[in-house]
Amino acid sequence: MTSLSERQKLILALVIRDYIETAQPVGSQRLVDKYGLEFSSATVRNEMAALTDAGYLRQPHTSAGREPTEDGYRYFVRQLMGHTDLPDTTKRMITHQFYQARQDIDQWMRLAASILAHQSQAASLVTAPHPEQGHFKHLELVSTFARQVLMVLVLAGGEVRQQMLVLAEPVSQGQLSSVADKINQRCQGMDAEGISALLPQMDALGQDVLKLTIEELDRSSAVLGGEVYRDGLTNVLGEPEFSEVDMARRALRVLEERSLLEDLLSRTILTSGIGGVQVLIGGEGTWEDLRHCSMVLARYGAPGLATGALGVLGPIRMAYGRTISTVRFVAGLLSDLVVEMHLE
Amino acid sequence: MTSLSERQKLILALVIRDYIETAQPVGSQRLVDKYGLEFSSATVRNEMAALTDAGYLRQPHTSAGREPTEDGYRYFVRQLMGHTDLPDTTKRMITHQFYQARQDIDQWMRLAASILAHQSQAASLVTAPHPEQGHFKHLELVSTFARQVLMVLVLAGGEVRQQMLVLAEPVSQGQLSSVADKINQRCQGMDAEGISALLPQMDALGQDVLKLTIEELDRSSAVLGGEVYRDGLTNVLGEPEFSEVDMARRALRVLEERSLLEDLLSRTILTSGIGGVQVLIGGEGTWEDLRHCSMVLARYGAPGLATGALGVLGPIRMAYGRTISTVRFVAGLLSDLVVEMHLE
DNA sequence: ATTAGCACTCTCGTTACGAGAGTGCTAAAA
DNA sequence: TTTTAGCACTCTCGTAACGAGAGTGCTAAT
Repeated sequence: MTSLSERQKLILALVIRDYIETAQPVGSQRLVDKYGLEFSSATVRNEMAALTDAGYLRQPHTSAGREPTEDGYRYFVRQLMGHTDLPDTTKRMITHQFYQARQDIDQWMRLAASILAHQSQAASLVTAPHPEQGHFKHLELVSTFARQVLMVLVLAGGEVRQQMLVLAEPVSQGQLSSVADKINQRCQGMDAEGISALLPQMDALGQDVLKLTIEELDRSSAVLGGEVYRDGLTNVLGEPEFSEVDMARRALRVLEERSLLEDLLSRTILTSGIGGVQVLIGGEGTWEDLRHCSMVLARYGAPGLATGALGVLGPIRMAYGRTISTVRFVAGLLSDLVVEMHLE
Repeated sequence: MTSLSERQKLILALVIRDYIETAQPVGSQRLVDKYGLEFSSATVRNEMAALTDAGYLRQPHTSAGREPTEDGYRYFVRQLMGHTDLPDTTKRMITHQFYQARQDIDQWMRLAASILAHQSQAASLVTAPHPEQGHFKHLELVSTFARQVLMVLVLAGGEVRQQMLVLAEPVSQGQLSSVADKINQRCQGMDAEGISALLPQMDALGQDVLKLTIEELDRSSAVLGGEVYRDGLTNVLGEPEFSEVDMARRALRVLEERSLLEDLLSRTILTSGIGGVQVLIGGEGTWEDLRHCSMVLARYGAPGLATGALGVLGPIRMAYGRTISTVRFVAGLLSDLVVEMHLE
């Protein structure tokens, strides 16, 4: 398990590069021809045998070419790939799209998902930013019909929640406004705990409203509080590894089902800091459904204010360089937007 | 092209029923055995030949069993199937889930999509209800940072829109509130046109706000203004007709891409009234991507107030009875909810 | 340490073939 | 006139056989 020679690293990198491109096992002769190597195919074969022993390559069958193992990809991503970055023109184009969009969280999220999917030609997901601990900013009560009241709650950071409230008896819009005013004055910037302490000071109506508010603030601190945005689910269906539909189904189910996604995110990206990009290759032995997939995940936002997650799901045979750069860049962009929104 | 005899109708119905169940071409002998028919397989063969001539059945190859053509399905759905309805227990279960959910449009939409997907074992979509013509109900301006203002707009019906507004120079929260108050008093219940007429009466800030408001009201009258909720996309991948991944990809792309969906909805369901269920079989010669799919669509809501669309996408070989009943029932349920929300 | 040479292995596309399922037609039965 | 039994015919599908092609691993020479 000694470390690899430079030539072995070169060959490993070339095999992975070629395999990512063609999805075909790559043979020694082909490698020499295509990349104009200085040494012969026999040498390559020897090195390949060594790389196979080391667990980085595999033969689908005796006497086919080699393809990378999951460990091979991991080694590549961590040791060989180096730090890649998007070309400046691409960066500018993406930034431009963001600033051209309407100034609206929903639009931004949708755009982020779309850009990730498009750049990586894979499936993407983005979760809306939510505060680790929700803070009250503003509340509005709008009478709709008789005893029904629409409550609109604005959290610090601009997230808006709406909730229906059914009263015991009809209340005029005037009364509602005065209750809302009182709450707006007293609860400015508070979290759920602080608001709980104010409960006794309020009348019955006020208490009802505050209880709902507290419930919403608590909800926002859940792992996967907000909306999940997805895009490019069909990109991934084109890849040959998903020609076995069952693979595709299991992979897409992870993105579709909230419970699976929650498990995935809580055990990976949410345990890491902002800014780092995590690469999950082949389910990492933990997620059976992702055995034939890789995910590139990152957390964005500002700790203490609000954070969200974003990522890409594709076949293991994925263009990691480009994907990682894109995820990193978009995460940075969204982080900036979150900070801007939270300035106050 | 004379009309079918009773026996032909019976045989057509049985062929379709069996084919829906097994996805295999069905032969004459098999039909007689399985359903205990009174007449012999030779008779069935004769009738099948007639049905084939009439265009309702087809042979995948000479001397395989028969399978329904698209026209066959259409005849079945329109003439043979009769009016089916969900069992009462199922209806109660669904209703229960709705009233147990939080009173929140978002939750309801998600639930509707989930129920459709689950009941039909296919992919579902639901669009949020939006007014054909948006009406102003309430506006709130919240100062966030220096010149940035969060505008929250509540439409009649409870739909909430948020929008960011960047001012030329800083304005205090007090001033913002007084502008909002003024607008709330004057614009109650108005549509975009009415509000435009008020523009000259306002100061610069007021005009900016109203312009944005008008823009939002207009947006809500677009065909596909609101959010689209999807569920069960992976259900459909299990069906044998989608083992050819390319079929699956093209079908799912229709649900995924807003532009395709918009085209589809605007040319089908939006041209029909509330309550009716439309069945699109095999793309109806218009949508190439849907050649191997069927969709069951309905519009829900209250004309003049707000409407939305919902539907199911599955293989042509779909359990139409159950699916149609489910779509009809859920559409009714959502219509009721829309009406309740709009009472005022 | 590298490489030319070669025997060996395994996949994949093609072809051949028989079993099985189902049809269409004809002639007999109802 | 309608239904049905009987039968020859057709087409698919799974299996086996086979050769071409690609690639390997090993040995011996450089």
